[in-house]
This record gives sequence, C-alpha cells and structure tokens, in this order.
Amino acid sequence: MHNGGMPAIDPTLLHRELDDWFAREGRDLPWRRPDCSPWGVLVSEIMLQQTPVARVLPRWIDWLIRWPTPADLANAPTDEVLRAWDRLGYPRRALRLAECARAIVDQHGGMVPRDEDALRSLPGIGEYTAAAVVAFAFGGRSTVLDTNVRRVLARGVGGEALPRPHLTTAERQRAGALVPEDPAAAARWAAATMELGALVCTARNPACDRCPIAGQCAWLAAGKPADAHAVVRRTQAWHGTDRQVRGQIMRELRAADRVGRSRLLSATTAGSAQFDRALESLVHDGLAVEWASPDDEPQYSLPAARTR
DNA sequence: AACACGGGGTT
DNA sequence: AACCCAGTGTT
Repeated sequence: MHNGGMPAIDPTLLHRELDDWFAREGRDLPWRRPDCSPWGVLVSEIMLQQTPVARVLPRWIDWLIRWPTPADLANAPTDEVLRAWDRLGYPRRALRLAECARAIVDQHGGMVPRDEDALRSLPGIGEYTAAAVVAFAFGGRSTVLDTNVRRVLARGVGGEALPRPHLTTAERQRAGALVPEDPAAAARWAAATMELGALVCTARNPACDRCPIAGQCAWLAAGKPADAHAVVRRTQAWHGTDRQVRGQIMRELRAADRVGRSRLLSATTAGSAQFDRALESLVHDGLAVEWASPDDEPQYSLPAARTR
C-alpha cells in the first residue's frame, strides 16, 4: 500500500490535535450541552439535514419546549407540527419526525434507542443520522460521515479537493479506520471533524492557515490541486420549480385554517397545470388535505389529525 | 444509481 | 444570479 509519496497519516496525532482544537474553537450549541437529552439531539439532527445551524437554532429551542419528549410529539396534531416546523424546508422531515416519535413510543417504550440499527430503522433516520445519534446522544462509537467529514477526509487523507458525488464503500472504510477505539474519543472525533469542515475546512475558501491539522493534510502538501471530478455537478434550478411552488402553497396553508383553490393558486407563481401538480404532490405526501365542496371550489388545509 | 425534495444567507 | 448547506426515501 502506498500513498503517492504523501506524508503518512498519524491517527493518534490527528485525534489529539483535533481534540484540542475542538475544545478551544467548537461552538457552544444547545444540542451539544451535557444536559441535552437524546431526544433533543435526535430532533437537532433531523432539523440539520440540509439546513444550516443558524436557521435551525430558534426552531429547535421552541420545539423542545413544546414537545420535550417523544411521547409529547407523538400526541401532537399534524397541523401544529407543520406550523412549528415553519420554514425549515423539506416539510416531509417534520412528518417523519412525528412518525419517528410514535415509533419510539410504540417500539422502544418512549426512549430513544441506543442501537445504531434500531435507530436506522426509524422514519427519517438514515445512515448519517443513526451514526450521529449514537455518537452525540449516547457518546457511542460510530462512523459519522456527513458532507463536512467527507470533505475533511477527502483533503486531509485523500489529497483531493472534494469527495466524490456519491459515498463509496472505500470511503466508508477509510473513515471507519480513523475512528478512535474508545467510544468517548470516537464521539469527540465525530464532532470535531464535522466542526472542522463547518468552520475551517469549508468547501469554497478553506482557512488552511487556521487549520489544526494542516501539518498532516495531504491536499495542502500536494499544493491544493483543483477538484478532480469538478464541473459536471450542476446546481439544481430553483426559481420556477415544483419545489418552489410547493413551498409557496405550504406557506399559505400554514397561515390559514382552510383555503380555497383559487386563493391558493394566486399565492403561487405557477400556472394552473404546475399548481395542480404541486398541490397533488402535497396531498400525496400527507402535507395537505382536500375538503370537497359540492357547489363551491375545493378547500385545502394542513392535516388536522395525526395519521396513526 | 438517479431523482425529488425548501429556503435563506453569502458571495 | 450563483452557490452553499449536519441527508433520506422512492423508483
């Protein structure tokens, strides 16, 4: 096994330097505090899926005050859940979080499970989130691989500017091999690598001069070569998409009790064909319900009752 | 493996 | 206007 003449990685040194840096520079986020419950951590992880910390913070605080345990959320009406989710985006996550709460009550006696496979089987919890809850809620050993960690390892260990578009088995192995044996150390490693990717080893302008592991970084040593598999990935369009129209409809539904189709349509930038497609998809997803009216246009609202 | 799915802050 | 961001579930 060779690594192209790049400096050998010393995991022990890596762990210690990142540990020290995280203790010094890590943000004091409420879901990282020792008194935060596993449920609080789980809620934060769902909200943080594709959503920045700054926007999650106020929603998370309100959410935990209102539904401090899985049992509390399990009994909440769906419309209240969706209004509390507000504009965090991807509102299906809110539905899945409520389903997740019910599954925790039904299958785990209301306690967030510690087992990674059990977590993985809950609604809305995939590979990343299961590993994150193991580490951050229970201080357990897991391989936490989010976009930040992937970038840190792609650079520091792989010598490449950015990770591949898709997670590979080889990448999982590389990440797993670097996880400290001690569970508490593994949890700190997960938090520190994520934080490094978020604060220093950012996608666009990495602050290598402030990086605690710059001395061991394969990418820096190689002269920071450009992304090998760049371009290709075009960002998804946003304006005029069905997603945008869905968001416009959801905003209107959150603001009203019931809304007629025509008023809903006028709240969007869509033509009627796209509007109907978006509205139908929301009904299909369980984010909206239709109230048929014999002699007037159909009315729509958020789902009032929870769908048990 | 590819696709659908929000929204707002930053550059 | 483009770019970025603590992913998951479906097909």
